[in-house]
Amino acid sequence: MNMEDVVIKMREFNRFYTNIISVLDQSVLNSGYSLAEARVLYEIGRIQPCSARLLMESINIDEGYLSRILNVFAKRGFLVRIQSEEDKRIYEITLSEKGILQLDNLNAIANQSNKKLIEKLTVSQLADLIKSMKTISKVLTQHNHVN
Amino acid sequence: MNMEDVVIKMREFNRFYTNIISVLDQSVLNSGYSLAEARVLYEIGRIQPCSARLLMESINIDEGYLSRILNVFAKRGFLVRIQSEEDKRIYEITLSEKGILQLDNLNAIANQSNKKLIEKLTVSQLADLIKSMKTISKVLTQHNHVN
DNA sequence: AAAATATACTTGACTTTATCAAGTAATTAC
DNA sequence: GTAATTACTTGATAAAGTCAAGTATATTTT
Repeated sequence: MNMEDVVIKMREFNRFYTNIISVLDQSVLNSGYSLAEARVLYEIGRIQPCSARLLMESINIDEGYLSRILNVFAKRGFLVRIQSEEDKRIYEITLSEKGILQLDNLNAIANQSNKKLIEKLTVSQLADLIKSMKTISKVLTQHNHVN
Repeated sequence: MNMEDVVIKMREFNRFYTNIISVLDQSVLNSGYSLAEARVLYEIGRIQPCSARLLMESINIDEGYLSRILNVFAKRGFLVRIQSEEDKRIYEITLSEKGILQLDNLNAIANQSNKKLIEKLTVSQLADLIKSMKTISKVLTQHNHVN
């Protein structure tokens, strides 16, 4: 199989998986968060305690846009921003109890919608799926720096 | 491996592959089309001759939004819309020479950026990649109707 | 065949999402 | 101590997407 064929099949998969992802995204969107907000909330939870700067390094998001999202979250009481002692330009961000709850909620929704896509699969299909996902990640990570 | 673990690994892959897709999308966006426009152009080429209605059935897009995109394409001379004889509400859409050229161009760009992600892979890695993509498509198509 | 309903497409008004660049305050480099 | 850099904010605006009303044609109902 030559490169052309591989590319064609890859693009076909990309279209397919874009649809999968958009189905999954839908359930998040229905829960009242924009995708950007969901990603930010998720990342805060992951790299907490963090700063706007750190978030920007792990998410591809505009500085100003992020700033506004963080403001919304702060106003809704999802996070606490404490001005750093060492560097007063930086605000240390942590999730509040309420924020953790929201994140848990969002994760539950995402888990649920993922689960729905695979709940009817057999054990061996699940194994194939995970194995394939791992293979793709491994192969595409090798020479690129996507993460 | 239980369902919880599978879901976690699946979400991990989703995040990874979302990044891959956004890298690929970037090259399309840089070529001056919005993703919606690119999808529409691609779909017209695929199901040509078509109508707005047919496009809406294969793309998930707002009716008004699509109408405007088609107007832009018509103004730029990418497509020809001929009012159907049998049903004057319908406009039969086909790509013009210029439209075909634009689509070819867009495809070349997409092919190129896909190729870039896999050009350093060995033959066996390419085989693994394609096989994995096929497996995922097959497994996730089975019980769902994403396409 | 007239009236009501449905379909294909368009348009205007609007919301949401995202970007850009200028501005403020603090820190670091020279 | 001045200049340059960094972290974050804000205002203005652009781009993307949605909603519903409007026009024209077609179909169904009576």
